[in-house]
Amino acid sequence: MARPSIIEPIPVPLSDDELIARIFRGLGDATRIRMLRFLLDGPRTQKEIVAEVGLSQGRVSQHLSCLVWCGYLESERKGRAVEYRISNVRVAALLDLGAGFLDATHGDIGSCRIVDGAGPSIRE
Amino acid sequence: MARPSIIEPIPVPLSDDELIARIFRGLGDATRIRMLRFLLDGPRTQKEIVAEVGLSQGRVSQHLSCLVWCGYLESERKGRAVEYRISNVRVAALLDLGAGFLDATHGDIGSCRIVDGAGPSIRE
DNA sequence: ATGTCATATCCGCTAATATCAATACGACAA
DNA sequence: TTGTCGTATTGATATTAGCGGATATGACAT
Repeated sequence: MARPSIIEPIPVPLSDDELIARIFRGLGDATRIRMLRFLLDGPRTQKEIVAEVGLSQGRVSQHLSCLVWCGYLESERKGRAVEYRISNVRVAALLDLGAGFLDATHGDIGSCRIVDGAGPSIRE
Repeated sequence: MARPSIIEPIPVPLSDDELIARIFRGLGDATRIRMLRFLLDGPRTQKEIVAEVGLSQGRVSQHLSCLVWCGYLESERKGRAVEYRISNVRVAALLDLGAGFLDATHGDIGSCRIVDGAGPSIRE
């Protein structure tokens, strides 16, 4: 399947810093991380992914579009369904590095406000 | 120097997915990427970093606090100044992987809305 | 053609977070 | 102690991006 059409290419020149930041921002959401880790086990249809993560179908579709567009996933139509799969080994490498970092920082990142704000960014 | 006091540890249990996402979210900002890449050349004081990135001093201080707290940087008081430096080799590894990903995706990420929104997230 | 399943898109809302300006704080010098 | 430099924090504001729900679209079966 081609890339989702919600996204139109925008001819705005972005700095290398901005582009690299976007690479990481694509991974900066717990839902997307969960999806990616789920898909490390093998390809799944959107419906299966919706069941796994428990969010609304529309929201899951958006997240998946993002992940495909950003190069983390590939998608392929299979009849009415669309199957998603990890696009390449770099994805697993990134996730591993992230997890390694997590260990090294003893979870302190859990209390970082990243960055500002009037109060803690973590509320219950 | 100890960790910046703007941040208080918050005893909220976070999922692994959330924690890993935060690792990447810490890298998901062009300013922080720019700072990290600048510091790959060697330690610098906050004043030098402010001059490099061109943002307000307060904002730079916040970004640096985030980067320290999240484990990307270490800081040390040197008289009135505070020197920042890359904390470990994983940082460079992550930045390299991100850059590699950028090449592999041909910059398409520049036009991803990540994720939703009423319009393009990139405006001039 | 019509109905149904699976996915994509849009709308309104809210929370998160980037930013500057202003101000407070800490270390050192005179 | 007083002044200054460098850094940390707060306040106000704007943008970004997450979310569910409603609706549109595409594929396939009847």
